[in-house]
Amino acid sequence: MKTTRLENRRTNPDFLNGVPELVLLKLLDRRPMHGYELVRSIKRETGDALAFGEGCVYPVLHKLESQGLLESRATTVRGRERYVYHVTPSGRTKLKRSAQEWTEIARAIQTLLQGGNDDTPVAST
Amino acid sequence: MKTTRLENRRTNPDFLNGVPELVLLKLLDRRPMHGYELVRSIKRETGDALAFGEGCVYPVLHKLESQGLLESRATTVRGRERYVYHVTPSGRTKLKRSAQEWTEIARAIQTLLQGGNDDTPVAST
DNA sequence: CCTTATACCTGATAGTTCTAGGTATCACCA
DNA sequence: TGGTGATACCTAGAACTATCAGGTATAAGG
Repeated sequence: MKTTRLENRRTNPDFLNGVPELVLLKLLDRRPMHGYELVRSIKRETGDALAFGEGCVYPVLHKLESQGLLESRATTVRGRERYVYHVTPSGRTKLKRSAQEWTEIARAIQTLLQGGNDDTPVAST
Repeated sequence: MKTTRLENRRTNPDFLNGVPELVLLKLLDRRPMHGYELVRSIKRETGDALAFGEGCVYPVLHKLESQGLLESRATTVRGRERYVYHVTPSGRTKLKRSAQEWTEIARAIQTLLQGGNDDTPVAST
């Protein structure tokens, strides 16, 4: 349970990894869903750019719930159990922060990638 | 050595993780550098948005060299050894492909994040 | 001579994601 | 009645990354 403070982090946040977490939070913030539905939703909504399997989605759901960022309601539809997850207030806070950090990092990388070979006279050592 | 074909991949590429690899290739494509210089360069050029330590950079450099994507030249400056890395032609090819995939994924995520709560009537099962 | 900065490197650990399984219910069809 | 496929959930094990925390060695400055 790393204390992820923006100020005193000396390392990169989890955003190079934590993309599934971010995506789940965002999709569930749009509308509550159950796990199986999420798996298909991710593929559909990203045009197959992202495809997280069940083995990725379910553990993340459980982790987020245990952290109080998600809550689930068990419903039984046609004999099948469904756990419909929705974002809690603190989950929404987390989502906002995460989305912002992701955007920041993505922009930094994008800027790097777009810059051609530079001839900026860097006073190297 | 997974065969990372765009067509028949059923999973996500390494880009959720392989950011250091991408960044190193890009920076070295701009101008050859040695490892220690890279570490500082990443922080500086991304405005501290990214900060990969030596423990991350050196292994990646070695991996990329062993894959023929980088080559190094040993030089001795003021008694200190330096291994200056530069990108090979196949490294440049890899860089282009990687950068493109990253952009694609980043755009997909960004689109997700920007979309507000949607009311699209999804004919849910 | 001792500390700091440069420059390189690695081992152990922690964390994430993927693969590949597993269970159970229902709908459909023969 | 029995089989198959879709739905819906779950987990263990493996693989991979990146970090942390160390290590070596040279040169410069006090």
